[in-house]
Amino acid sequence: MLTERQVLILESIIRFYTETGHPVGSKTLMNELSLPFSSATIRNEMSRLEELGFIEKTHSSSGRIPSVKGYRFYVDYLISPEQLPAQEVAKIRSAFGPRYHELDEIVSQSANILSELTNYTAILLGPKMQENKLTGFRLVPLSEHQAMAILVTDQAHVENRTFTIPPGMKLADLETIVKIFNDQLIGLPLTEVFKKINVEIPQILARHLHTDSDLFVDVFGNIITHTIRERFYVGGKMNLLNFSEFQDIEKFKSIYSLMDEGNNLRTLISRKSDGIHVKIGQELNNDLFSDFSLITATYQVVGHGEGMIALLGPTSMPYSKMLGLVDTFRNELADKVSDYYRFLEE
Amino acid sequence: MLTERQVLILESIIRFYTETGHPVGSKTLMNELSLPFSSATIRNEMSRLEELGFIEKTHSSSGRIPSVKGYRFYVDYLISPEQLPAQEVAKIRSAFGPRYHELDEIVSQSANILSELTNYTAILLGPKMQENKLTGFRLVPLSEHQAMAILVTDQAHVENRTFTIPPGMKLADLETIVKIFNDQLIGLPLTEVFKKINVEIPQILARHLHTDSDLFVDVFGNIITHTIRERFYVGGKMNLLNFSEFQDIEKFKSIYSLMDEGNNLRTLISRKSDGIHVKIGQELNNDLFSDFSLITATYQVVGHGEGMIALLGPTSMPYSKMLGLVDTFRNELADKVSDYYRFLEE
DNA sequence: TGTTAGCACTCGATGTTGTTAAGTGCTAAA
DNA sequence: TTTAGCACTTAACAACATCGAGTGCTAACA
Repeated sequence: MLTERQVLILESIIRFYTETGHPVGSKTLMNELSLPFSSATIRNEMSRLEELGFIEKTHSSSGRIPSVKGYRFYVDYLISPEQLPAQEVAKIRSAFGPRYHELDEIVSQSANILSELTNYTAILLGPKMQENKLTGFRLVPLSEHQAMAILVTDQAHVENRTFTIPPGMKLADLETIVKIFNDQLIGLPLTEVFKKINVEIPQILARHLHTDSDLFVDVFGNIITHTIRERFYVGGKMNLLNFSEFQDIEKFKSIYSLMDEGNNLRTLISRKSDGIHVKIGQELNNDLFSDFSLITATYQVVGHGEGMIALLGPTSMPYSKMLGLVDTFRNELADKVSDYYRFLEE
Repeated sequence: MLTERQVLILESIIRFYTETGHPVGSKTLMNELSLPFSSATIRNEMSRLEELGFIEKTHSSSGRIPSVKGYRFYVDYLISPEQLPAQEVAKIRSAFGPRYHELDEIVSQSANILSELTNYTAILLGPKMQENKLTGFRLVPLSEHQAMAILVTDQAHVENRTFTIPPGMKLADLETIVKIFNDQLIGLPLTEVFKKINVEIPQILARHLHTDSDLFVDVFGNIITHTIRERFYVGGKMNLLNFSEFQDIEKFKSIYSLMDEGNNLRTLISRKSDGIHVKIGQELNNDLFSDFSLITATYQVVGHGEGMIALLGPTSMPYSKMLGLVDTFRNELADKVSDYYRFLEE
């Protein structure tokens, strides 16, 4: 195990490196942080810390930087989330609007707020939809040739799609279709709805209708797919340029397009257990992100499932501060989402 | 006026510079492009061309590059749009989907197609909405506390917004409100609707309703604003990194956020006359874009107004080819949009 | 036995210098 | 009017020296 002095030195190295970004050597450590040992002693200890894998050199005569193992130890045993100053908390609260009409607005704005607060990249996920239950389909005729299909779930999620009505289809037909959809599907979880819509529904429709009804299966199937698919909201993509080693423009582009497409983000963020987790560098299992760390946290909305927050920054981030911030933020966000639902149920 | 030989030399300089990106000198010009004059003669002519402002040096002993005036002359008098190979045209056609349900889908996908085709950044604008006439508001109750407001225009544009119904408001009230909106507003151009909604409507509502109706004025006002606002679709933002002098990361960020916000793009693109226009470097009147050129073109959709295409690339782009491409593209896009409307009116 | 001073060594960063290639303008001859 | 020739300029590049911050190791010290 590490001696107390070794821990102190490791901590100092991480502190210094996080602040300056430069590898740090024995003399600097002694002078700048006025550790009460000689540089030679520190050198010996550093040598030991390197053997143990907590720090490493960038080249044979350079100062040391923390290794993943070093950060890991630091995060797991040496720090605790820093309390956010009241003033910062107020800033978060006032960044949210007073009132939202859709859940997605809250989540997507959260991504922006969090990224601005940290200057890193924020990735947000709303409470998951898969288990929402269908409360109804609506089909609203808009003009002679247009109609809107609307899906509503028991979690107040609304999804809609405008489409063109095939010539020859009558209003009565539309009503029949909606009735069939609703009779068969209301109350089922969306995953079930999705299955049924692709298997049973087409058969039932064929029995009751003479016109071609593929279009409707398509449209409604489409809405369901859209609803079920996890939507990642990414804020501060451009912040990547601040902390990524921006020399490598190609790497930046790869990361950017990963963020932009959104669905591939699952590879990065696994929806596992509760609480706050930190993944450092290679722990992310993705070469692109070997210089990044990711803080992930869930937020609980009682009665409405849980969502996810993630913060992507450089491995050399101020973990203590960021952990505190994410923790506070998830509570604020949970409150905001609760408010939203409460207002709906009032 | 320029002599024929001077024109030939200017043209050669532009060709060479566009291909290689390097300033070009007299000897290179003579060798590489085998002009039938000696380097000394070319030197003299270049000197003259520089005096006249068509070309310039990057430093005292460097080769020459075309100036804005040089490009201007080249674009205006020396080239004509290049015919796009049939194979490329086919590529454009197949890049579009077979069938669209919303106009915005066509336009936004166009932005992607065009940017991929050129490796530049494409900016698209759909036919303008301001003169669309309102054909109806709908208010669809979704659950006890939610409703959707829908706007439909005579150009088949649909815009919608979900909102929460204030507690205590009854279904009958909603119906009254929608009736008033429709009685007052149907058939008016959206700009008119916008004005009335902010002035007369609140008064009328107050006369007929006891509950607070600000929310509805808000919601519908909001939808109108959204509909009227020009939406710029930008494709290939990341391509900026290919041709912008990517040394300057801050500049890139500025441009990116300009593109991202969208509404500021009006400063760059003026919706003026028909046809295809080229703006080169400083002609864009924006320091950020001094190394860029912008090709703008309108596309006509008979009976449904006109839209806009713009292509942003480096000043040293192959104008002839790009002009041809933009010209072809705008025809294809116009066709696609016409198809969309035709299907609706069938 | 743990701590420290001293020293030779390493390596990236930075600066200096020289060389080369591609260009220019100018002059004088064809 | 055109061209050959020449002196001059500049960016780009490579080779080289210098410097600063670091290391490991050894020997002396408390």
